[in-house]
Amino acid sequence: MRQNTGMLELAILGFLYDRSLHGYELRKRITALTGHVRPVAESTLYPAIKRLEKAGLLARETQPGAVAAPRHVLSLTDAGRRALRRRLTEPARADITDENRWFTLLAFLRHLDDADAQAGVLRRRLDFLQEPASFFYEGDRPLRAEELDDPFRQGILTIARATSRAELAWLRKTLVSLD
Amino acid sequence: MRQNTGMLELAILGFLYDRSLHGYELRKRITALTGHVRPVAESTLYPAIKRLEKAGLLARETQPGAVAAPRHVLSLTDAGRRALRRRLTEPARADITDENRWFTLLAFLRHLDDADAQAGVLRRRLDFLQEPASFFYEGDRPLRAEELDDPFRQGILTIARATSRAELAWLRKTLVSLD
DNA sequence: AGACTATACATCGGTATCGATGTATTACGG
DNA sequence: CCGTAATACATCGATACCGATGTATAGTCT
Repeated sequence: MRQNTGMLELAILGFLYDRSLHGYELRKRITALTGHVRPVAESTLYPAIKRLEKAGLLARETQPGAVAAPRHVLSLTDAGRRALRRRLTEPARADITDENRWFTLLAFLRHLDDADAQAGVLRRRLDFLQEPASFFYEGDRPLRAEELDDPFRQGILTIARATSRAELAWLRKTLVSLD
Repeated sequence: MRQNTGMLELAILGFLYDRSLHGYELRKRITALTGHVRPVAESTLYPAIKRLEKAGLLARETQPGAVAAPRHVLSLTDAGRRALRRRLTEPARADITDENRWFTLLAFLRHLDDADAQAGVLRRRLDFLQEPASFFYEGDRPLRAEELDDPFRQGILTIARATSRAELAWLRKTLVSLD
C-alpha cells in the first residue's frame, strides 16, 4: 500500500464511526485534526470517499441541501466499521513510526472497545520509540546532540528527544491505567 | 507542487551539497536521516535523481564499480547549488508545518552561509508554533488536554505540547546565538 | 445592486511514490 | 562449492494526491 494511503482514509473512517456526516462537514473535521500540519485538498477528499464507497466501506444517502447544493450523507457500513477496527488493531508500520499518522491513529483509538487491543497498539509505539535510533550516525553508532557541531542538527536531536521523553512517559502512564 | 515533493529532493540536494555521492550511498544517508520514520523506496530514489538531472540540478559521471555494478557519481551543478539555497531560504509552507519536512530542512540549513537567512527560516517556524492551534476544537476554540475525556486524544495534546515547548525554547536560544 | 464569502459537490491532467521485479558482481560463511 | 547478503542500478504498472477549474445556491456586507 502506498505510504500515505490510509492517513486520509483512516480519518474518514474514524470520524464516520461516531456518526454520519456529509463530505463537507467531514472535510472541516479533518482540517481541524490535521490541517495545520498537512492540509487536505478538496480534490483529494472526494475521490477518497468514492474509493471507500466502491470498496463497500461506506454508503451515501442524498439529502436536499440545507444551505446550498444537495448533501451526500455518508455512513459506515458494517464492513466499514470492521475495516476501521482492523486498521486500529493491526496498524501498518508507518502508522506507528510516522508521527502524523500515529496522531491520526491515536485520535480514533478509543473506537476499539477492547482495552487489551488498545494497549497492544501503544506497546508497539513504545517499542519503536525505544529502538536506538538517531538521525545521524558515525558508522553504526547513533550520535547524540552534544557530538554534533551543527546547531540545527543539534536542534533536531534535542527536539526529538524531548518529544520522545514526553511520549514515553505518557505511554507508560496510559498503559498502566489500561490494566 | 505535490505535497511530499521536495522532502526527498531536498535531501538529495542537501547531501550532495557537501560532496559528490553515488546513488546507493545517497540512499543509505537518506535512510539514516529519515528512514526510521519514513522509509524511501529504491524505486523512488532513482527516478528522483533522474528528475533532478533532467532539470539540470545535478550531473552524473559513471565510474567503474568498486565492488559491484558501475557507479554513477552524482554532483550538484551550479544551478543545483542555487536551487538548494533557494529552497532553504524560501521554504514552502509545508516545509515549515510538517515536522518530517521541517527536520529535513533543518538538517541542511547550515548550507545557508547567511545567518540572517537562517534566522528568517527559524522565525517562520517560531511564528507557526505560536499560532493558536489544536487538534480538537469546540466551535472555534482550541481545546486543551484537560478538557478532553478521551485519554488517547489527551495524549496527542500532551505530546504535541511537550514538543512545542522544547522546540520554542531551542528556537529562541538559537535565534539569540545567530545574532 | 453588486461583490464576496460560505456551502457543497465534482472532474481532470500531471506527477510523485510505491511494490514488484530484473540484472550483475563481489564477498563471505558453512 | 553453494547459498545468501551486500553492492549498484533500473523499469514498470498502479494509484494517491495535488492544483486548477467548474457548477450551483444562499447569505452578508456595502
